[in-house]
Amino acid sequence: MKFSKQRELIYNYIMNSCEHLTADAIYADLKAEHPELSLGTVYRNLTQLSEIGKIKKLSLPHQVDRFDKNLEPHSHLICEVCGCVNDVHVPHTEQFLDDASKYTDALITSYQITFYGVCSKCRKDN
Amino acid sequence: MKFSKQRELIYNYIMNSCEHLTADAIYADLKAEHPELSLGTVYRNLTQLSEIGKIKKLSLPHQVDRFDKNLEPHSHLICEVCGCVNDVHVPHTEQFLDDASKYTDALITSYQITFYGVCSKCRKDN
DNA sequence: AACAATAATGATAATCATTACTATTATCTT
DNA sequence: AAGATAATAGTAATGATTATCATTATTGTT
Repeated sequence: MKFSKQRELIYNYIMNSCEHLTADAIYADLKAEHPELSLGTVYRNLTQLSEIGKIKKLSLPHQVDRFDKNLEPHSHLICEVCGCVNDVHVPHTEQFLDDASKYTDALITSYQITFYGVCSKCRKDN
Repeated sequence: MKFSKQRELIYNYIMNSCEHLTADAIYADLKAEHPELSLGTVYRNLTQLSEIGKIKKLSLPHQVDRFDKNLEPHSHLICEVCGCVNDVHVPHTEQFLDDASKYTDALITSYQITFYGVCSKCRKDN
């Protein structure tokens, strides 16, 4: 993999953001400063960065893909009011995997928990 | 909502199947016997049937929507070998919601757990 | 520093699941 | 049977993402 200033740009942008950004949001924001930037380049680099483990691709049900700088295993909550995605640091334990394995003949290697509800910001605004 | 023989057809097809069917699979199969059937009709009816609670729409990350006759709350396992989706009847408890709520300021109202691994069929074929 | 090898880019087209549109047809109500 | 309305088939549109490809940038080598 060769260095590219676009990749650097995209990576830094994610690292300096606190949100779970979509490819399109990253593109729109960077495009302002770098009009030559292409959406395909954003997608390509996000995929590459997640493949080498520098960021994490976040695929939630019925959601556009998001990208996370937080590499720790954790869960997410989708706010049903504003649509935002928040981290929920429920401890991801071996125990949970073992427990779940009791209920199936399949071999479980990983899991993803998606929570739905109302984010703390929307709770306050009420 | 008016009766329609197409909706009846689609509903019965799901009820007589054991799999987690996609709209396209349902369409392809029914099309053979009912060449006039339209894919749009299949989608429309699947959505309607899930809206009135007769079936459940299953949205898993990076998966085409599937439709489930099983209305009980339960989880799913995606087989990373054959791609199939299996039920995993991990008990969905209030306790789990309460536990998870400790780790966030958000109000959690529901959750979805997706397991990844190897289905029992693929385990045997090894 | 020039050069060749190759990876990355921007622009655009293609894909795929799903939804929207619309004229026609089926169902329901009286 | 007639009018009202919901559903249909067929097709077009949408939106996120990936693929294509000619051009440009980066790198390792003389």
